[in-house]
Amino acid sequence: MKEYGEVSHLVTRVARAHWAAASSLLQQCGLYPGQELLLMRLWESDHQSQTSLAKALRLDPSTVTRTVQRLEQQGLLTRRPSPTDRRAVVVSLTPEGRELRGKVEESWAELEALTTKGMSERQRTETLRTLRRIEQNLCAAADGPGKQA
Amino acid sequence: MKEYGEVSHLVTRVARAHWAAASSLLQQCGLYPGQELLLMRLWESDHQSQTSLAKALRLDPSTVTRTVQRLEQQGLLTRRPSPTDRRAVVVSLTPEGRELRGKVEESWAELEALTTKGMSERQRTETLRTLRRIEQNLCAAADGPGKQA
DNA sequence: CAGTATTACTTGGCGGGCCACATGTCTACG
DNA sequence: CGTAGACATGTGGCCCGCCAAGTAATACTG
Repeated sequence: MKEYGEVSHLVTRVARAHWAAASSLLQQCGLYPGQELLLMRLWESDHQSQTSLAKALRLDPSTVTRTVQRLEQQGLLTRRPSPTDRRAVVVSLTPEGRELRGKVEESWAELEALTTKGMSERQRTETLRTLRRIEQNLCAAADGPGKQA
Repeated sequence: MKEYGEVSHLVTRVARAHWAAASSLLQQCGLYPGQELLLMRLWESDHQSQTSLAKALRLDPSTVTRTVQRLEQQGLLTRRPSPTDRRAVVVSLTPEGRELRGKVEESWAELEALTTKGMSERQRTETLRTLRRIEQNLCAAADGPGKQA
């Protein structure tokens, strides 16, 4: 074998290429990759705390704080103190944020089409299985290094 | 279908998980993900210009500049003006940089093992094919939007 | 040989992510 | 009731990557 870590190398390259593609497509929505994921969570269920967003997206809370701040500056969402928990912040969509949904979903559809271009339905399913497998492998090591049954 | 862009979502998550895993493993070498790729190029062939590194790694030249600066500060490589082209800089490994190779290869082997854990040789090959396919799809769109045959 | 591209590299700016640390709030327990 | 420990956020610091703009040097052309 001429190379070490072939899969890892590819994962790295695919990640960057995918990011670049997302970046380019999302530009039309005025977003950067990552921001749309947060918005998607809100479209799925509005009025969430940053913590729940962080958990859903598996992101560091500080990352959510900053992304939310930026989206707020763009007028896509609002941050209000939670009435029941004065530590927490409730993140809610603004009309603008809600309106962006269509555009973003279009961009993501394009991104998906681009990513899976030329794949048969069977190949696509196989791809999903493969990626899930890798994700599980990596998360298993990160989350429970030997723990839980 | 309950989700849009399933493959894209997975690519994103896999990318972050893989980055995190690499980060953790590379910590033993005192490196951050990305830096090891540059060193690998040098181990493969020392004394390169930043431009050739950037091309090989498909990175923005400015990214290479900064990564090289950091690796230089760590004493892993040196930057000397090229004798033949006064614009260019020749990046060369220091003994420390060369010595690090073993450790990094170990870490990458671990990373690869982690990523492909539990896969049969056949599955691994299939995974490589899938990832290459995605990479090509994405790069084709980025590089030549309709150009070259 | 002068003049205009081209190329190599820097720096500044912007984002995504992460970690560590500080702050204000619950919550649970004695 | 009071206090220790868990929790939700915010900040500063770092790194990776990108883009845009700027500088210096080389290559190409008339």
